[in-house]
Amino acid sequence: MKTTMADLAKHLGISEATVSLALNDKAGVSPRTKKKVQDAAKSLGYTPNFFARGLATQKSSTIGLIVPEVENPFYSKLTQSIEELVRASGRHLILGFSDFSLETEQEVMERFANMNVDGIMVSPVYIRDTTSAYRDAVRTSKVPIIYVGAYYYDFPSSFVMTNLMDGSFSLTEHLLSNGYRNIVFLCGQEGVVISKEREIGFRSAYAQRGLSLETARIIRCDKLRFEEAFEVTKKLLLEETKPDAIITVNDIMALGAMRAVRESGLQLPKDVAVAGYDDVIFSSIAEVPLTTVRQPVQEMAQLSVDSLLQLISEDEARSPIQLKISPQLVLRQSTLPI
Amino acid sequence: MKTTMADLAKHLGISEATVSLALNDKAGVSPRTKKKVQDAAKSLGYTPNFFARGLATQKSSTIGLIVPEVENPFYSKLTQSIEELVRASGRHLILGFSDFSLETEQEVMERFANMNVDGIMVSPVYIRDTTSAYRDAVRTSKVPIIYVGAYYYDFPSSFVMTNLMDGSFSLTEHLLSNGYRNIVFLCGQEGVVISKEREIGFRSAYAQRGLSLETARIIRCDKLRFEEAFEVTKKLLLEETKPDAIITVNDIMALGAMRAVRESGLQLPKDVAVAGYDDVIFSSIAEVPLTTVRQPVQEMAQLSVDSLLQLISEDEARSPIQLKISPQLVLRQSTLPI
DNA sequence: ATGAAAGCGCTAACAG
DNA sequence: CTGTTAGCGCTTTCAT
Repeated sequence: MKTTMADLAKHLGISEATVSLALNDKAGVSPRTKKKVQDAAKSLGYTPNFFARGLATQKSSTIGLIVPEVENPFYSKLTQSIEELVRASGRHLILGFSDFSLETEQEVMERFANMNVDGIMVSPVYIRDTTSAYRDAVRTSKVPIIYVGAYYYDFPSSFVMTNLMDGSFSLTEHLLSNGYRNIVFLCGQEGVVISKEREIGFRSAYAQRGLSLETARIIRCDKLRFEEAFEVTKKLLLEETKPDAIITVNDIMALGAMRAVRESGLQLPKDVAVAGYDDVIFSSIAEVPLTTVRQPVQEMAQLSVDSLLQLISEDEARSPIQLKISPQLVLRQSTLPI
Repeated sequence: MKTTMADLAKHLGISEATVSLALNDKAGVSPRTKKKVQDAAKSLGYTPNFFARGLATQKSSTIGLIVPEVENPFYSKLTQSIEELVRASGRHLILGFSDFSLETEQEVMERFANMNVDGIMVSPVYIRDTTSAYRDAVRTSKVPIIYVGAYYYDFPSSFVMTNLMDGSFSLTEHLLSNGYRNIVFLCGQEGVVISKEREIGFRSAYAQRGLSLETARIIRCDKLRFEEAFEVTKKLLLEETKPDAIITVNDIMALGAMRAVRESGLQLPKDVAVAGYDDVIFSSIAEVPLTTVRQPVQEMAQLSVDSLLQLISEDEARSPIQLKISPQLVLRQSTLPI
């Protein structure tokens, strides 16, 4: 069996309470006994029992992060950055995957809540409307929640994200000003958080130039992943009126579209341009470096962790923290002037 | 305060023990009370307290996974795959990062052990020798540990990995047979697990052809990451006897080398070829698709989870499970015949 | 400065 | 089938 505090106390002939105080470096113990206890702990290989401590203190010094998945480098970089910041704050990060399911997201949230995490960060799933069960869970949650990268429209919450509308607008405007006209926008289902704002940006860029936008030029995907973008683009390129440019909702999809362009024997960007969103590291090393909109992940991580810690330290309910930071257009070879 | 079992018991006028049995769907409760309890639980919004349960049962239905980081897509894909399998086995995955530090790896292992995880999977850090403290921790661990992707040489353990030597051998042989002679191998520090075997493969390919190998052609890197490979390659290409091919220990480094080649104004693979190891998804969409050695991550995940579950179910100590699976050479444009 | 004792929420014998 | 009781290992008043 593992060494417990009781073992230590017995071994040293002192009380368990004193051992606890000594080990946690609290006041009320003489330096001598403190040292004695700590030495004994080391030599007997004592390590605190996570459950016992959690049960007694009702807290875990842990922050929960929920992301849809971690294969998309945007999420892995976000995860990585957040982990470092959380660790630096003296807490542990515990990671959960929602797997793009709102229900799973809620399950994980509840699991985290039962672990008495200090706070929860969630990067939302690509869904249009939350369920009332979900909203109830969030509303009645005792632990602070902050959304990162996007948020849900149908209830108020704290969030940190880039201004997706702006990013999308400037990207679209960039293409239009470069002479592209027949642009296809590969986005998510209507109302999906990260799609909707970007779609507005897309539309306004057209509107501002007084150009009309064929509605068919907005194609909705379910999974916002490499494969689906690849498939959709392949089909697209077989149509009679091929697009001259393709914009996607994230870089991974852009890379998928790019692959499809190549496999269709077309030149990029001569025959068709491609642009993405996120600026994940692989975008710069793609066969044709990708024009995209940078989400400053590091900064988003920093702001969201800071905000969450703030929400945690303020005991009382307060108005939500809502931060939108400016994205940055990154021009590369995948969208040269026509 | 959150609803507890005591609340439920009081509310229903029955004992806490019965509530526990009912909620856990155990035998010894009448269907009627069981239903009653479960309904009450739902309506009062009861959720079990993770700590209390963990403390009482001494188990957590959790598996711990430790990876160095998650930005390298090899690790993120591994993490993703393992998570799905673990979830399918009815347990939770808890993830920890070693951040390439053996000490951190050990800390996380101990944290997991204190959480009474059912088992631990670890993808080792790039280090030559483990410390005796580390080995002690592993040896005395009550919870089964399995290494994934590599293992440590200096003590016996269970592991699942690809045959790195074979992979490296066939990759090198491929280059030699294509006419490349001045090959540089970017590997890790001497004795580092994932480097050593690959170095042996590299050397034997030369040996088999009776070619001698200038020792200078093996360059040791500390961080096996994009940036370092980039820097090292840049310098390399300024030397008088430029290499005609560069092999790296993983794909991320290969992509870094590739970028350096491009920025040096050289043609790839005409002036210098590049090959990697892992076959992460981005290797196929790189500016020049990368020749590499595929590690079947899915299969490794499956085998390692299966093996771990097996170690868990067998109460008694048994001889370690050690699986080496065959890697597969993937030829792409980054290493065309000279 | 130290110890005694209660309790965190749940499970697991053991009685009844 | 249900209730009683005793912990799991730690923290935390409150005495001493």
